[in-house]
Amino acid sequence: MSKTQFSTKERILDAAETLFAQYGFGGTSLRQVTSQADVNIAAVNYHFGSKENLVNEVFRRRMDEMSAQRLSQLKLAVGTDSADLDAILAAFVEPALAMAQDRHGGGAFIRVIARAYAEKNDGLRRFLSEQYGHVLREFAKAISGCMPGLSKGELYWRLDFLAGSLTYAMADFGMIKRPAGVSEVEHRQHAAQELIRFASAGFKAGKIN
Amino acid sequence: MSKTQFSTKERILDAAETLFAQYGFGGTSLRQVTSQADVNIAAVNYHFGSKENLVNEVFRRRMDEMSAQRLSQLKLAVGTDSADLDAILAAFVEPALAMAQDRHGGGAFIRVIARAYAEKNDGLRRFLSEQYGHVLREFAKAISGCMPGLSKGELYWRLDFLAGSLTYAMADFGMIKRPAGVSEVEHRQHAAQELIRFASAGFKAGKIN
DNA sequence: TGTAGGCTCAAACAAGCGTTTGATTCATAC
DNA sequence: GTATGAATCAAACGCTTGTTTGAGCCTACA
Repeated sequence: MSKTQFSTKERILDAAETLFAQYGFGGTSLRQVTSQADVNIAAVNYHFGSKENLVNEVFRRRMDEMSAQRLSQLKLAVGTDSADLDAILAAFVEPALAMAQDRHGGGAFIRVIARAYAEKNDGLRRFLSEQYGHVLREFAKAISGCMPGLSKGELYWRLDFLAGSLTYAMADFGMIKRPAGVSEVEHRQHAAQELIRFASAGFKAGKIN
Repeated sequence: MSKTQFSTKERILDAAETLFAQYGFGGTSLRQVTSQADVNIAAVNYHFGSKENLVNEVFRRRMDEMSAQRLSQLKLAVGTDSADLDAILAAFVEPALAMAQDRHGGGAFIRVIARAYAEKNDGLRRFLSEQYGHVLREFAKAISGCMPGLSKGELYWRLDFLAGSLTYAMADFGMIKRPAGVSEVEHRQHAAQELIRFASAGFKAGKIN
């Protein structure tokens, strides 16, 4: 069934992503992964070399796509008119949202990101910063362009707050629980919309009020 | 030296807090803890019963104090005049700040909190929610009182965003790195001030603009 | 048909984990 | 001075971890 439809490598990646999201990297054993993937334990080291490499591959698979989407949406937002902050924020938030509500395991990945920040994996954090830091820098430039009065310090602090809020909200930390009658998709869409309003006002603090 | 000045129990708690912040709960072994505390490995189970109990005690020791400070500062903020949002936010943010810059390991604790949210420890999250959920509810009530137009949904979303930003920023995730010439105390004070401005504007989104 | 080589498998490896044991130290109280 | 009980200790417990092994399967090409 699923065993014939997807390769061993893919099945391992899917299982790892789900379990990492649920129990963390250190908290997930390779035996859990291979058992859920219905695969022999030795397959991980055969296909990925080590657990650490598996973690990196889980990241690369999703993160490349999300970063590309963020950057292309950003280009659109900056290209059309000179300075719509909300559009820039949407370019940052919505690919995360889209990933979260993607079928086939994307939802788990958002929580994996949250974990990556929390587990001071160091190796992993350096990997993330080196590999995807330029994305954040692009957004900083764009926001700076549409809010000329904002000092560099303020800009970077607020980007950190945005990233924190996004991570926190998307990972279902916090007190907000999805109401019974609302689908997960609607719930996340609502979250993104609320976050953009909140952050947009936050970025403008001191400029308008 | 320190071995005579502090009890075995205290030394274990201090070492555990520091190491939990650095490597996470699962990522820290009791042998690391007892080695750093300069204590026999059996002392943990003698004084705390189990590793899980140790984790809970690390939390309780700091969290009780922080919650008490938050609530007392909130009482002051609400008592003086009817509706200063910034003062309420400060009552939420500053005890975390104070804890973070407390000598004797408090700084590590902020990162421990961040980890607690990220590691879906479930047992720990339930413990936190049951034990300290009322604090958040008090703040929700206070903010609601000073912003009558805010819907319950908006209110709780924004509280989540605030908590996310605070956790993220205080834990030194994110891109902001403390500049060389700035002390850690100044750095965190600056962070708190920036966060209050950002969140205050965020909470007012749609009300003033 | 024969033979490579990619892949999977059960089994074992050393190392590290949280926890327990039973002896020993040491201050306090009779 | 001796008995009591809390505190500490080295050592070992059973178990799980990531990783490795070597034999076997199974497809593909000659």
